[in-house]
Amino acid sequence: METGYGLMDAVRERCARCAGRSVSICNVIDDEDLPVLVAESSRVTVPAGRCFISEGAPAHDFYVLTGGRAKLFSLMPDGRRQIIGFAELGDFLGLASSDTYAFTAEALGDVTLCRFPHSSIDRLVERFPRLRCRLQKEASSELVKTQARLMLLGRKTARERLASFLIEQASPCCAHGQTITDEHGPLTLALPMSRTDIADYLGLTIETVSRTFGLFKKEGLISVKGASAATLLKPGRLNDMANGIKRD
Amino acid sequence: METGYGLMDAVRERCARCAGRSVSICNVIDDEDLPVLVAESSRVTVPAGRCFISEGAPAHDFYVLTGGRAKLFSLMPDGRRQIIGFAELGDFLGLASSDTYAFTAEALGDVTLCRFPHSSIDRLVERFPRLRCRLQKEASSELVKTQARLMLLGRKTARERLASFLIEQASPCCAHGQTITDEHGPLTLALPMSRTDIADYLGLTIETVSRTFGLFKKEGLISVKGASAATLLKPGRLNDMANGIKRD
DNA sequence: GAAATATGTTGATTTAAATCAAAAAATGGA
DNA sequence: TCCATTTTTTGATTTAAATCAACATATTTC
Repeated sequence: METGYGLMDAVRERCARCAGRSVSICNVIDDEDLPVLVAESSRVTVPAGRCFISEGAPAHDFYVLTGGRAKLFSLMPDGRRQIIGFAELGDFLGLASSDTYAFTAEALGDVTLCRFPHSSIDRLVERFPRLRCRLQKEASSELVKTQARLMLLGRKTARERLASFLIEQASPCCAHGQTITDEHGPLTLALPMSRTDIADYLGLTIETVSRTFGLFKKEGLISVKGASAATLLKPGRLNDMANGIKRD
Repeated sequence: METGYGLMDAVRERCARCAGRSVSICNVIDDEDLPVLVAESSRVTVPAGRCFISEGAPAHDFYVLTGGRAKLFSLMPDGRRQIIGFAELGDFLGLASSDTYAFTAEALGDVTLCRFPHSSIDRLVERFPRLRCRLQKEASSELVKTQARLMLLGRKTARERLASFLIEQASPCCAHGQTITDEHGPLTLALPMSRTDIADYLGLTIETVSRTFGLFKKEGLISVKGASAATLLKPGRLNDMANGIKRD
C-alpha cells in the first residue's frame, strides 16, 4: 500500500501520531524536535495480565502509557494487596525515590507504552529544560492525587469510597476541574478492572464492593450493564456522597 | 556583644547557619550563592497551634521547615480529619497541582520556616538549574512515601499501623535505608503529637491507638514515659510487624 | 453448545475497630 | 500547691465491614 513515506519516516512519525502526545509529558516538546524523542524512546506492547514494572526490582526505565490501562499495586508478604492507582493514557510511570520500583504495574487489557531509560530522560531534560519542569508538575500532581486517597482510605465509609471511585472514573471524560452535578448525567463509564481490583483500590473486600454496587442500583444512583460498565444516573448526588456532603 | 559582623552580615548568614541547610532543597546551592537564597526568601516563625498553610487557599508560597515540627491534614465537611503527614527539619511544603493548597499545615510546637514566593522559586530555578532537579526528587520521594501510606491505611491492622508509625518516627534518627533490627534498640523517641493526631494519621480512633500502645507495653515491645515519649525495646520485632512479617 | 472454570452476587455470622461512657493522668493557670 | 481543664486510659457495647458459605452469572475451553 502506498503511504507516501518509508519505514524510517513511519518510525519518526511514532510520536507525532501517538495518542498520548497532547496529554503526556511529551506535550512540552515541539513537533520539530520529535525525532529526538523517537530516538531516545522505544515502543513496548504488553499483553493483558503481564507485569511491566515489578515492585522492588531495579528501576532502569520510565514509561509513558500510550494505550490501554494498567493497575499499579503493592503487596504484603501474606498476599494482602493495595492498588495504588489505575494508569491511563498519558500517565508517566516509574518515578522512584530509591533505585528500585515502589510498585508493580500490570496491564489491565493490552497496553502500549513508550519506554525511556533513565539515561535518555537525563539527555532529554538536558536538551529540553522545560521537560524537567513538566516532570516536576507530573510528580506534584500525582502527589496531590495520592494525598486525596489517604482521606479516602483513612476516613471514608464504603459508600463514600465507591462513590469517590465512580466519580474519579467519570472525571477524565467529563469534568475539567469543574464540579460534577446531576445535570452532567447520565454518564456511562467502562470499568475494565475486576471487582477484586476495585476492592483492593478502595481498601475493601469484593463482597462489600458488590453489596455497595447493589445498594446504589437499588437507590437509583447508578445502573449497571454486566459487571464492567456502569451508568451514573445521579452524578451530582454521587459526587456529594464522595465528598461527605449530606443532602436532605 | 561583639559578634564580628553587623546586621546585614547576620542576615546574609541566615542560610549558612540554618539547621535545614544540608537536608533541605537548599543543599544544591553552593555556599557562595547563599546571598541569593537569602534575598529570595524570608524567615517566618509560627507559634504552636497556628496554621501557616490552609487547605483550599490560594497557593502563593513554598516553605522549607527549618525548626520544630508541623502536622499536615485535610478535613471533610463533618469534621473527619486525615493527617497527611508530619513535617520535620528540611521538609519542602506547598507543592500543589492546582492554584490552591491541598492541605492545612499547623505548627505542632513553635516552628520556624523559610518562605519562598512562587516567583522566587521561579527565579532561583532559572539561576540554579540543579534546583529544579532537586525539587523533582523531593516531589518523587514524597510521592513514594505517600504511596506506602496507602497500604497502611487500606490494608494494615491497627497493630501494624502503630508499629509502622513507631518505626517511621524512629527512622530519621537511626536507619539510613538499612533495615531496623532488635540490635538497634532500645530506641527512645519523642512523640510531640497528641493521641488524636496519631489516630488521625493512622486512620484509627484515639481509643484504639491508646489500647494498642497498652498492648505493646504489656508485650514488652515498648516502654512509655508520659504520653509523649516512647522507647522501642524490640525495634526489629516492631519493624517486622509493621511490614506484616509473622515471627514464630 | 455443554462442561469447566472463573468471577460476581447474596445471605448468615463473626470480628476488629468504632462508639459510648467513666475513670485516671497529665497539664496549666491562679 | 491546688483546682479546673484537657488529654489519655480503660471498660462495656455496638456496628460497619470482614469472613464464611452458597449460589448465580459470565467466560473459557473443548
